[in-house]
Amino acid sequence: MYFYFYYFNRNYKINSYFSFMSKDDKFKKVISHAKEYGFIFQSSEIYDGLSAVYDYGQNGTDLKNNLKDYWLKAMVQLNENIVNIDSAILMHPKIWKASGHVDAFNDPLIDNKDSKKRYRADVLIEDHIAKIENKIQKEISKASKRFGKSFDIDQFKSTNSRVLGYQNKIIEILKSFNQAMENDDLVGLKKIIENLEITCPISGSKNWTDVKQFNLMFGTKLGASAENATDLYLRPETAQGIFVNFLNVQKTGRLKIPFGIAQIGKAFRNEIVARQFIFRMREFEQMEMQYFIKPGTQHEWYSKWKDNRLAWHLSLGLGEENYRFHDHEKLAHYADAACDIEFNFPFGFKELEGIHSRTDFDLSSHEKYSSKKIKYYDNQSNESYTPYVLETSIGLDRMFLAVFSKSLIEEELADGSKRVVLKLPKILAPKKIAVLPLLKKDGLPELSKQIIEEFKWEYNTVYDEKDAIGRRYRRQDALGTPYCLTIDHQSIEDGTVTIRDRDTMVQERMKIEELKVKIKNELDIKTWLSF
RNA sequence: GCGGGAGUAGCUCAGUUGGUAGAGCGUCAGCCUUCCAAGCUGAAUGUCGCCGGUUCGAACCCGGUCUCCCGCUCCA
Repeated sequence: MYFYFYYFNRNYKINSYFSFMSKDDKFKKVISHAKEYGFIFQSSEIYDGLSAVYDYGQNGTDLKNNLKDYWLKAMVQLNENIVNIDSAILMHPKIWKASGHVDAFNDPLIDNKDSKKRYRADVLIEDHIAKIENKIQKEISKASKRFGKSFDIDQFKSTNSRVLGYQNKIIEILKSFNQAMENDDLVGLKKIIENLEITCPISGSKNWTDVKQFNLMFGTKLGASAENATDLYLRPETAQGIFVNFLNVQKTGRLKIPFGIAQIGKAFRNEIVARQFIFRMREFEQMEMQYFIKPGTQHEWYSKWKDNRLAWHLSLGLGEENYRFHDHEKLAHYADAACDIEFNFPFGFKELEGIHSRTDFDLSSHEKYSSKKIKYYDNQSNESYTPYVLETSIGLDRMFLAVFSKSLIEEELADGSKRVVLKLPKILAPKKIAVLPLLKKDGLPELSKQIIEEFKWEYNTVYDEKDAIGRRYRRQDALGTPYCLTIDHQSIEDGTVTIRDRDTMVQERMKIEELKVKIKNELDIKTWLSF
């Protein structure tokens, strides 16, 4: 026995291959490993696939569910003032007007054929108007200098013919511009751009394509008969399902501010360009939490949730250096502060989670559009107000990609052999324990199956008796299974088995009962989530 | 959407000037084996992404199309 230990626990010198690889190579390995080991498949693959849509396979689904569970435990189970809901994907169409998505997710786009650059047609025109306004300001400041006093535009209109001309020009443009925008008149927008002789800032050319309307929301129909069907959208975010249920949840849950409503669910966006594997998909899953707070306290909560969410990420142990905050300079229509937690993906630092201070924009807007009072009565201060909202919103698929890509490691062992191992955080691994009879005879398979009975009620457990033991270890390495239990003749004699650790490859012989304690300790949620 | 690259077995890829498809790994069955891939024997798996054209004959040439990767663009 002592001989075994010496042999098993010899030190392997390990080099990680992937650190020397180019980003593209690494990313390709991630994609093919995800497919080869049943984590992610392209949707509808036998029909040539569907662009930017992916299916989760047998192991991917386990991993994804474990991620959800890890988030839910941290968010809901451990916070008595945060509850979980599951709202429908189909929602009343007015919701998307109230949320601002009908306006914000509908862009008229135009391409310059020479520079190959794409612009928002409305922005091009607005920029042009801004230029004319600049000219007016210049005239005014010139005059101000000359006369040593300040003027405003109204004083100029009547006296300065150039300013008057500019003013009239702006009014003229705005008239046709607003008309075109209201009527979704794409031809009209193109005409305005042509008439104004707007040039591409890059190429300087006026060689434009037609204006095309891009709607990022997926349309669908409610109602089986074509004539009576109502146009609906598949939700582009899950947050609105929380806002429209604010009062329902608050009242039936007897919740007092501050409190949160969490939700995991699918959302849909018709991305113009959807790429980078599961990073940007047309159908994706969000894990969101809207925290309802008293107006004026948003900055305090904003920084608290920033800290809390980063701590959650760090608890997985993927390395602090792989995360960073990115503060938004340009804020969305609803926000008064916003940042992203960015992760070091194989293709660089990109957004993983957003933390937004949404003010009372959504609840107020729904109050307006629905004509229902959406207020919270605060018994302590005896006042009624619209709560402010602090949002944390994480892309589940991005989280999956972050964990999966960072865990995939190819290392060289001391004997020169290579090992591909998925060093997933153990608590997230799709399968926790593999039970492997050293030989498939002498009663070892039978004993192995008995041991599976001991564990399968609590952990995902797999059995494998095919091929040499070393190869079976490598198979489990590729799936990220943290523990391999090897059953040998000594197991029959004294009830001990060897447990082999995925990350260190170190083996240890112990009794089943000791094993249970060890595994339970290492997968103890309290240890993982205490931060 | 534009530009570049690519698509052949589960994965990585080879396939000469057009002549009916191969390798390695993996998978499966069996043998051998008392603990870290690459021992032995055997087997399965492809409309060469899809559609059309040229040709006696197309994985290969031509056109279209779908999908993926990269850059630009977009990204509440």
